[in-house]
Amino acid sequence: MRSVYNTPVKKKRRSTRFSTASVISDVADRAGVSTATVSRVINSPELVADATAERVRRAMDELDYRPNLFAKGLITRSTGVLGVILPDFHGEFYGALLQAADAEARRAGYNLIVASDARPDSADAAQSLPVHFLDGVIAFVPFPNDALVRSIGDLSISAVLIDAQQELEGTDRSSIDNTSCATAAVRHLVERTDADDCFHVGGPETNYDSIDRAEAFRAVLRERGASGSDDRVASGEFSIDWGYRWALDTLTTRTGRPTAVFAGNDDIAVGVLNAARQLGVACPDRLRIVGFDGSRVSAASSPKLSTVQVPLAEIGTKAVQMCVRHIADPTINPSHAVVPTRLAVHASS
Amino acid sequence: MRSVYNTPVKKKRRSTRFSTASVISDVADRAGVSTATVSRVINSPELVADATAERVRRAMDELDYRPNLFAKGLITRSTGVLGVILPDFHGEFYGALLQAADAEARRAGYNLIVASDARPDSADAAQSLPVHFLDGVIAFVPFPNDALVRSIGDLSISAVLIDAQQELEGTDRSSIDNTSCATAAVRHLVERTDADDCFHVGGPETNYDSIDRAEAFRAVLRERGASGSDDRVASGEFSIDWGYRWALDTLTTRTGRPTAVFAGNDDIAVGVLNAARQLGVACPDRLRIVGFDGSRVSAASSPKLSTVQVPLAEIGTKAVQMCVRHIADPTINPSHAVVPTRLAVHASS
DNA sequence: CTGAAAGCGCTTACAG
DNA sequence: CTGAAAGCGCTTACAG
Repeated sequence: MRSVYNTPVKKKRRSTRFSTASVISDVADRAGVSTATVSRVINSPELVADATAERVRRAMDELDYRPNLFAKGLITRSTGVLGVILPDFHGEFYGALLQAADAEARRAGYNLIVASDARPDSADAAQSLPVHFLDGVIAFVPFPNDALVRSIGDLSISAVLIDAQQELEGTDRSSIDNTSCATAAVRHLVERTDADDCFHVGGPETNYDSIDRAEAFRAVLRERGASGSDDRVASGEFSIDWGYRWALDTLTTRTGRPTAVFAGNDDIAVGVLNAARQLGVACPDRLRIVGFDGSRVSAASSPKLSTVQVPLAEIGTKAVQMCVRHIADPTINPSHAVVPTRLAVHASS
Repeated sequence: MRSVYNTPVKKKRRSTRFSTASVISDVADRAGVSTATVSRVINSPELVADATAERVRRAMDELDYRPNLFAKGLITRSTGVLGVILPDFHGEFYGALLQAADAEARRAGYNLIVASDARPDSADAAQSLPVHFLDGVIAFVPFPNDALVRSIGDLSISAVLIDAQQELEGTDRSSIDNTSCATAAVRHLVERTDADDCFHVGGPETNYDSIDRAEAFRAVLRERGASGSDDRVASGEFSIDWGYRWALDTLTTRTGRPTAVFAGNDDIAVGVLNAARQLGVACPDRLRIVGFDGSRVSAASSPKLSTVQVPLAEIGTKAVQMCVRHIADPTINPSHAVVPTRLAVHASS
């Protein structure tokens, strides 16, 4: 029945049904109640009489009713969805982390979605990410990425930044402890190898992890009194191929050949290992190698790779916990978790 | 100015501003136009006078206006977001695929999000997934999963099912060609190894890929006249650990020892390789091994693993293309893409 | 080229 | 315990 206040009555101007999916008024009609009551059996069942609720539930079942999350979100400003933003999907690095984050999110009553921040051009990150839908966001920022950090700030939703060097007001952060374990790894190498013959084959030059690991390498070499160490540090990418190319080049052409390599990650280390094998350079006898990450490739390599174990699952779990905590109470002070790593010495060094 | 039709005027009952974010009416006020005009400069700028549009754009800038996607989605039923549903996030298998899918989605003007279908209990999949937000969905269904398939059907959005054996009306499908290459791989093994000494160490028993690969193995053995071959087929999981345990057990305790192994995937193969090395069983001299996937661990192993290359990037790209095509024209007949694989023989066999 | 107004499908304070 | 109604922030047919 149209209210008199809505006169003059215009004719309906477009079909309002987009699909056959049923909406709340269908359920209300079928159960013989108002939409308010249907909404209540969904959101506050304790406010509804049992018999009524039962009738509504049956109607919902029969109509296969699913609330429209657009409409719901427009009111409640909440979707129950947490987002993880990755720089890209490549590699296996994020698998274990996402698995743990997903589990923790479910435990807390949220769903987790993952998106990448890889942008083709200069498009606005916040524009390109379905970030309005999120109750909270966990962003990996392993490279300087002002656009991303700024747009997360603009959104003013609960956020935790992983690996970021930037601070963002009111935002939790989580980083892995690169320095201690990189230091331990390099010390382990110089224990039995002349510091002058130790090399660092790192990842991308602008990557925060790369920077920290390279700096730890340089520091240990300085502490051992090695001569100007910067020509023993190479930057490339986190890939098997880069390690392979570096080793093929360096192991064949250099006069002062490396006898120990601290790799920026396990992939690089495996590349070095492969090249050494191909060149007949025995590992660890003539070349000792340590990787970083504790990834599955490190377990698959032979000799088994010494590496720095990064507790990916723990990082994922913690990040979700921080994010959920912040959603529940936005006033608490943001914290900065530093996740410890552990040097695991195996056969390659 | 309240319309007279809305009398009696009630007092405003709750604060309608949730945050400081500006909304379309703020922009309209500032630019001195109606919200309709603001909406038009966003969605159909050709309908707006240049000078007006310029004023509106300036107002949008100054207010840092971002359209509320809930409100927009409620009207347009479209978000520009494609979703990929994975059984879980574990492993590296999906990395290259997602990377390619993401790139293709951007190319087509969509954003890609990824979610997992791992459900703690019997919760409704469609309930637990933010699937109402999606313009299209690409779902991996490597196991029987009626709940997922049914709820995708109920949603009646453009969908492509990967690896699924189930058909779903009006839905595109994409599968890899397990049979040809599994057959080629096993034939390659029995070429120089007695069929009776060939074993298959497979993945999960209910996994569709596992089933196809095991069946191809059995078929080749039958074709070579091997005696009852089912005791040479073991099912486990797609993990290094399972391959390792199987090999440790089988290589030490069996009287008729395997001299060739067709593994369900590369991880399993690497596990077998590790166990063989540990037991002093030389590969490929005394044990020939072939994996499946062409993953990074296969490249890292030594001897380098023979494997069946699965073109992950191509699968991802194709799936997005199919999905986008179906969104653009829902009436076209669904197709079933079978992605070819390729046997790559390396040092392990 | 522009605006007034209806409508998308929900939720919830208010009033029984 | 339940319903009528306003409102969330947009889009778009209609009428200038």
